Amino acid sequence: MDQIARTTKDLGQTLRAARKAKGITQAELAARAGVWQRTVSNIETGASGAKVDTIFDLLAALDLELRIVPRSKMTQRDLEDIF
Amino acid sequence: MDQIARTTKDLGQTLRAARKAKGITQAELAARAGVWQRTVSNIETGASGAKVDTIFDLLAALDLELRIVPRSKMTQRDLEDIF
DNA sequence: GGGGAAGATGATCGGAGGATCATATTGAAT
DNA sequence: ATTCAATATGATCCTCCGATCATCTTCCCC
Repeated sequence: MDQIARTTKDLGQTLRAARKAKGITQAELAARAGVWQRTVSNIETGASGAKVDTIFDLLAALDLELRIVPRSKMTQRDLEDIF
Repeated sequence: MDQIARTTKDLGQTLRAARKAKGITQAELAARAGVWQRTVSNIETGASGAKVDTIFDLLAALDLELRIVPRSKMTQRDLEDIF
């Protein structure tokens, strides 16, 4: 199931899910990415319009990458909302 | 052909390609996204570690979205470099 | 080669994020 | 319920982006 992000909030949720899937803590992810636990928390909570570089650092530490794709007409969530 | 981004430079190049594919100028994209031509130029050139919110604004204006996926072992470019 | 549109870039300013200290609060495990 | 780890958050400082003015350079077209 692909994770789609159109907002910082989406991105934060996705990052959190990915981190938990790997079974590591915010502090550990922060250490790997070279940022602060505070920053990871902020981003996961969607509180901040973070900097792109920071996001890429986190993605790399999680072995993730971005694919830029055309917007799908229907997202998984749309479907879930309907049915 | 999917566009993969692991760095701000990748992202800038992808955004520029997408914009040109739509045949619009930086100024027009900027207007649609509610930012400045200066900002679009900065991001496309990869000069700035832009803010995530700005990126999402541009993506929306280009009808694009992000998919967060596991890193592929081999990227398209890797293959091109080999063959 | 001349001309005009498109993109790059200089400078200043204000706002907001990340670094960095800290503590509070939540959540899970026993 | 107690406890300890994990996460959220307060406060300050500094840096850097985006906003906003501008001009300069590039490039394409005739």
